[in-house]
Amino acid sequence: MENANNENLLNQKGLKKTKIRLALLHHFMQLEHAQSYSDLQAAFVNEIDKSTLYRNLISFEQAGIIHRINDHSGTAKYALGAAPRRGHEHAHFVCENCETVYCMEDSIPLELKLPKGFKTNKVQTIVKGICAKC
Amino acid sequence: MENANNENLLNQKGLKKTKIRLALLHHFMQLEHAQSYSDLQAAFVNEIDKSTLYRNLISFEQAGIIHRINDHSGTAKYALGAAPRRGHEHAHFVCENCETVYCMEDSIPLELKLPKGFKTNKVQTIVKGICAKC
DNA sequence: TTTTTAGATGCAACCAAGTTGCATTTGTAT
DNA sequence: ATACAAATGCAACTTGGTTGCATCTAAAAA
Repeated sequence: MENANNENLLNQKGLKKTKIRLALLHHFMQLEHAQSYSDLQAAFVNEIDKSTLYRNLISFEQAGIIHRINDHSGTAKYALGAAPRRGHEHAHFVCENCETVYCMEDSIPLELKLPKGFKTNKVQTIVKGICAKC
Repeated sequence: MENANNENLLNQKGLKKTKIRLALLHHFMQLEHAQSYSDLQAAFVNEIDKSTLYRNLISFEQAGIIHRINDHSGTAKYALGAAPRRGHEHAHFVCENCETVYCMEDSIPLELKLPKGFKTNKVQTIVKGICAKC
């Protein structure tokens, strides 16, 4: 049943439903927090090629299935859900202990004073601290 | 006179005042916005070795002369000034047109609702938009 | 001023993240 | 069943950044 949902999702987005994509999507569905490339590579050892994985992350991101998070670690992470739109940005929480990245659901009420001539387009916030599990 | 200031700064921080460090410091002093490694490499072509430049960026950062900025481009940038302390974080503005990174002086008044068990330590904000020059 | 030495530099080799070109395979429409 | 576009795997490459080691230099001690 959820399998059917996955397939529909890929269809809707105009993506071919390959074994790899279904596995990847299923994997994301099961996880509550963001995954780095190396997390994913580890989860699919010798199952998915490097370039295939990167290309699928790009496809999924463009399709709005996942969004890319930059948590200041230097490497990107990915989590389920489309990229937040203007006014609906959500913060990302990075645990300083276990390095897990969570998406915070509440949108951030943000008022920023910018110098003259600067126009805000989007606001991205990283919160660092200790998560509930640590 | 400003040269003397630079030398004093390096002395104060316990760093030897080498030609390279003085040049690098002078360079940062002249700039109003953040520099990536490749910006700096380009500014000092064949003058500073890769590892020397990276090591000096680390030294300067540890000494509180510059601070590192992650603007979600995937590569670090550096700007004059110590890293902001808790409660005094400043936002960084990234121009979507020219990619220039600016430090916004005002500290951000930030109230975040986090789920139970999560403890905030620091907040880092990137604002994307169009800068005054573009 | 010369000597000493800790720290700074340059070089080469290395690692990880991410990208690209190309031949092959697979999903899907006909 | 076939044909085409899109997806995959492989290898080679680029870029950002780090490390070990020999050499050099700033600055303190003699």
